[in-house]
Amino acid sequence: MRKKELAKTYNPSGMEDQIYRNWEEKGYFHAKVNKDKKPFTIVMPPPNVTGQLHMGHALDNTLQDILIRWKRMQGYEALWQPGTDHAAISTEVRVTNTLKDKGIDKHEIGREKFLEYCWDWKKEYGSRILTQLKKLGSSADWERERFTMDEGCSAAVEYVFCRLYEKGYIYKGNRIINWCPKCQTSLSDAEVEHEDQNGFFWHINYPVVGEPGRFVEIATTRPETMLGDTAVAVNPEDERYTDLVGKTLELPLTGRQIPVIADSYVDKEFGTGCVKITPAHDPNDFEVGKRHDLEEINILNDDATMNELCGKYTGMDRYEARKAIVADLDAMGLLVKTVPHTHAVGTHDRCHTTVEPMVKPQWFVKMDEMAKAALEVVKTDDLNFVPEHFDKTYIHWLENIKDWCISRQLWWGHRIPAYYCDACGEMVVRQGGAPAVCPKCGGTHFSQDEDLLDTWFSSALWPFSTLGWPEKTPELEYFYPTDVLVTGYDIIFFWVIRMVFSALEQTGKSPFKYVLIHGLVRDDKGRKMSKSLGNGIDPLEIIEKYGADALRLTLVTGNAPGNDMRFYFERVENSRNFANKIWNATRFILMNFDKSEVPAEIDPAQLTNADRWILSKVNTLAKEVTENMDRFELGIAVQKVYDFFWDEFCDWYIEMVKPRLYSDTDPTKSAALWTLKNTLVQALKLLHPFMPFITEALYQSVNDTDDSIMVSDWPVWRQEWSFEAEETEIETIKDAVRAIRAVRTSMNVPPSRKARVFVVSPDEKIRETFEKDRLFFASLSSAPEVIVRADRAGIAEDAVSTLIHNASIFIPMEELVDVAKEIERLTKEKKKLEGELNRSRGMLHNEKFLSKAPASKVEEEKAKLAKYEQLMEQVIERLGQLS
RNA sequence: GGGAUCAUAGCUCAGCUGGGAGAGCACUUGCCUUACAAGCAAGGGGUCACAGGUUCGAGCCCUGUUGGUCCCACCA
Repeated sequence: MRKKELAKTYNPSGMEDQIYRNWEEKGYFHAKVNKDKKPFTIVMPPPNVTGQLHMGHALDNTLQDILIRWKRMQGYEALWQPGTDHAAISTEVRVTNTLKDKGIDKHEIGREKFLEYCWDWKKEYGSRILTQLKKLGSSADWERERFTMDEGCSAAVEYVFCRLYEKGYIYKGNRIINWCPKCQTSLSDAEVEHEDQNGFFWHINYPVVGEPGRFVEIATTRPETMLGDTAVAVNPEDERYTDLVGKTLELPLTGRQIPVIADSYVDKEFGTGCVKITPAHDPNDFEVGKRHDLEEINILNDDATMNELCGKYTGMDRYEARKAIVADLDAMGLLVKTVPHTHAVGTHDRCHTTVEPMVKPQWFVKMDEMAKAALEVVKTDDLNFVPEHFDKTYIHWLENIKDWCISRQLWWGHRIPAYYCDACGEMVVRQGGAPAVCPKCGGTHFSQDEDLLDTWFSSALWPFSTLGWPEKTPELEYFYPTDVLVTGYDIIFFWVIRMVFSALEQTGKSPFKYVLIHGLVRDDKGRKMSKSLGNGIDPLEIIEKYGADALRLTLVTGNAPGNDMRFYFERVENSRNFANKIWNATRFILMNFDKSEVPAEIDPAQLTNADRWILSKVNTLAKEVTENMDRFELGIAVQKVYDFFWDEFCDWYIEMVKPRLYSDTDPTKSAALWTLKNTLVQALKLLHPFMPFITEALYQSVNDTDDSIMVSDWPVWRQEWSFEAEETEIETIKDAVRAIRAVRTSMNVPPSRKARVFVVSPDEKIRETFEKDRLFFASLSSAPEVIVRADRAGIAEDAVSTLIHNASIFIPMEELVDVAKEIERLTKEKKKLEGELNRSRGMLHNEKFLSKAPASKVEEEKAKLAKYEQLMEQVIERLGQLS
């Protein structure tokens, strides 16, 4: 009785959890410093603590798990470092809303109390997503789970902040930033999305002071900001306005007087060529204002209502004020015209509220120096994008990078380690809390900066902070820098770039050698999966219904790195069908193992050509799969395993060996059993990174063991298992069989009928193969006459007569052939061969090809040509006979 | 405005450095053959977007055109 019995049908539910528990108990996921092995490290992009597993996670983590499992089998000490991100704004919004539902207002309860609620939330939901990742089969080292706000990561954040501050790379400044009026916080440029909105161009006349009746016509999309205008600018080279420069205008509705200035920023061709300058509410105007030393007049409150400087408009919402101001200008006769106009408006990527450029005191990271280092490293082998072209996106962003606004007006996250003396206001930036004594006035009471750090500031340190940095831990020493980072292209700017420059600055090394970029998982119509569309597909439901293996296979098959993919249920079904296929193939093999003893070793001399063929095939497969995985072509790699398993192994080899297995006297029976087992185990291993659960179940059954496939050795190509001659031979026979079947089908021969077939082959070896592998020809008289026998796959049940394509086999049985059809077929065949001959002759007459191509290729081509010529002769002869 | 990327079978997509057009699904036909009908076998279907060029040879390289997608960007 075997230890591991297989159920009659493949049923993933239940089985997967049990297998996963076993792996976890055995500690297979845990990686430790081991000087005898080479390390291989992947750091998991930390999902948000508030997150729920979606298809993006499923894809991202499947790819990582494949790489980790593969490297682990290859003998590396493979660490997959997991954890979660506190996701400042995202979590804060979530918790705020939950509280609101309970009638609790965040501002009423205050910062401390609010944070308590956040931590409660984290405790309750923080590990939910990690549990979900386990359902997927993720073999991360859960013992090393980290959180961006845990002690170590927080210490790293403070350390980096202070270091950068001391170096002058972090500064506090009063600059224009993106402000979300709904979330009431500043945002980095990366968090702002631009979307086209339909609006208007309002042309407004500003009266020239001292010249009654003269006006300057400006055009604006945001008339309400005119209350904050402090100049009007024209291009210095615009002849139309040269005399205006230096004059003074009266700003309508306010009566304020503002100058006309000249600045090359103004495009002469656009609008009226005169631009109102509002330094406090437009990034460009801000720059112009700096150049011309203009006053910055803030006219907005934090919630984007008009502030107390706005006279009768005070308290109005920005859009309300816009309407009112336009109406008033119109009444005053200063509105020249209104022109429809679409323009890009910045919105907050989380809440889609239109952001408001505002001047506020914020903290910034100076980017120029660090960007330079990050640009350099991508030119070296220390940092590579897969696919390569994403380095262009990376470079383009870095070359145009602006200083990074890192302060946020939120509560949940890392607070800025800056302290202000209550007595004199002196600022001290330091680690480990407020100083005891003010260095300036000796005061002893301090208040910490109210602001938080951008959530990406801490995730930028993730590849090394999780390994204990800035302490010099053995883990850091051993596992860092990491090998691969797997992430979507949508996150290059937010995260990848910031990790690279942070790592270079802090550790002097690129944080990872490869960045494997994947695309988005879209719905079956090609749309992004989103909550608002309600078109999201829950990976957990798929796992429940089809199994994690099927989901994983679906996500990785037929998808090239960096490309988006569409999610089809039909494809999941196909994956599930494949799982069922290998399940049943294994069941079949086990049935035969139960009937006869499988030899532990085999004398190679006992192997038939079919055995050698499949062993050689799986040997080659190991090489091809490994090569493709080395190039991160996981889709191609798994496709090759799939094709091998289903087509070569199941549809051909297993069918071929059946006569040998069913015989009690066949001397090659044990060779067949041995080959079945050996090939199956190899294939299961190659498939394991992609479909971990089912391969584990089958592996343990076939080997009748509790040993796990996940710690078995990855197959490697070996010369001694490469049988080229047998490979071509069996391929020839497959062609022959296919041709026989085709003719049989075309002649509509009933399956029950048996007949004789005569095989004429000049090639003795092929006759021999037919004889040894009695799949198609069970009872064999001496060549050239053989009897074909029916078998269960419906192979060659009848006598047919055909010239077999691509093979030197000739089966004359004219009486069974429809002559007209045969002539038609042969004519087609002849045309095809002519093409082949031309191609082949062309190549062999080409000097470049002859001199440059490897000798083996030339030989191969010569052999092909000879074969084509021979076939051509036969076709012509046969055609002659028939007509 | 700048950049990236794509165009291959009815649909969704593979096709590595140029050397005999592929998969899944769908479709047609025949099979419930004792591993599997979630299966087996046979088949139909493609001037590889268009126009040039390089080459003995181009789906692949070069130039241009058309059409789509995405990213970045301050044109008020």
